Amino acid sequence: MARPRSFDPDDVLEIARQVFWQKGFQATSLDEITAASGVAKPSLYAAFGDKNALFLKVLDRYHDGILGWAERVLAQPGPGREAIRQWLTGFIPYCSGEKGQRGCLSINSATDGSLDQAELRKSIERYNRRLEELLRARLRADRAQFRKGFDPDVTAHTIMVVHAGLLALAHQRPDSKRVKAVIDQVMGLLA
Amino acid sequence: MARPRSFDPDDVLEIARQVFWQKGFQATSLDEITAASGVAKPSLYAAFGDKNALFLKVLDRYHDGILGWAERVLAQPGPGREAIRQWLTGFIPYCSGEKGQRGCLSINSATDGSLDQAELRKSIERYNRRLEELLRARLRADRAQFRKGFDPDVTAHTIMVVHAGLLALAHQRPDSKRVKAVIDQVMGLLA
DNA sequence: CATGTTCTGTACTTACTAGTACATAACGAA
DNA sequence: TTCGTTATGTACTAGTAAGTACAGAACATG
Repeated sequence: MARPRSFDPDDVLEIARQVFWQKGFQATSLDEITAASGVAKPSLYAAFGDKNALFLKVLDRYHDGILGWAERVLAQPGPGREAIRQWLTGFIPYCSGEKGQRGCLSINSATDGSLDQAELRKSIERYNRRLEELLRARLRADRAQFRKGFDPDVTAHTIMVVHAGLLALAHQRPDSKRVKAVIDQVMGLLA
Repeated sequence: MARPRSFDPDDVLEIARQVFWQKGFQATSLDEITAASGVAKPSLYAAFGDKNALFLKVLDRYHDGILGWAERVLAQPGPGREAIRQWLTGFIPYCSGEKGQRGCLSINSATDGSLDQAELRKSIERYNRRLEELLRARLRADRAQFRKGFDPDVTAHTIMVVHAGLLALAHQRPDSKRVKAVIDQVMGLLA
């Protein structure tokens, strides 16, 4: 029919994610994405729309990756307590050391003053809601394993807060031991 | 000796703080600060240095305000548990509702890819260290009020994480009741 | 091979913004 | 009043980045 695309859109989204994650939305120019991906601007515009739309696609892809992983970890058999601990522990590499410096793409972009706030907030809110639902569902299902009066809904939200806090402080590249100590202490709420 | 300044530098820093906090560092142009403050660019440069330096002064002023308040609240007599609860509770207006949308200037700026990272990180790190020291000092002093095996150092850090998490999620303008519920639950770690 | 269609790359336009040159205004001192 | 000094405001420079026009390339189909 016509000339085929010379690149895989998903590859480009992956590369764009790395650049956006490292430098932030505003500080990343489309020329940098072109340089990193080898795809020229008109092709980017044709495939993804403008810079905002491209970023939202990158962000949704990022969210989907984390959600997919959370679904797998939180669905595992055994005590819910251990599933949640494993989920939190899995973030340690992203919350500490050199890799932690970039923080969380989702949290970072929430502060970006030049993104289209309406669409962005919807995307982030959907992500957070889904994540919290996964936690809540597991805590409710395993309710019997916890102490009397245990509130799965509040606890799910508290875990979300701790999770966000660890990623927000990740920019300081804390020692992974400190991150682990916090997780261990917070796990005390699940008893 | 010479022509006196026609503005109070501290007033300008206060106005600049509002603008930076609302829009973020990159998305705020010096022209906007000029418009908001009535002070022209050459005067801003003469008084504060370039945009980075101006922002760092604004940020340090922001930090000092929060630290001063924390010192007062955390120094109050009575059980340490209540001092810390009051400190956390004091953040609720900044973590919820309309006002919460802007989040925390310090956390927001940590993700800004065009700020001078070296100086910025130093400033934020100093702030976080000082804040955590205040918490830790109070928890250590009131150690006897807590259960056996209570670890004031880890707990201070956990509270910092929760605090950062609440402010990171503030952009979604959560209901203040949810914020309060999280604080109440986390206070369970102080027993 | 011809044709219609869609993609690609170069080069451009447009807009914005950090930072500054320069002429002038406002002060204190003599 | 005059002079030296420092602040102010206008107007400019220079650089960067988002978005696009357009000519040509690469495919499928007939």
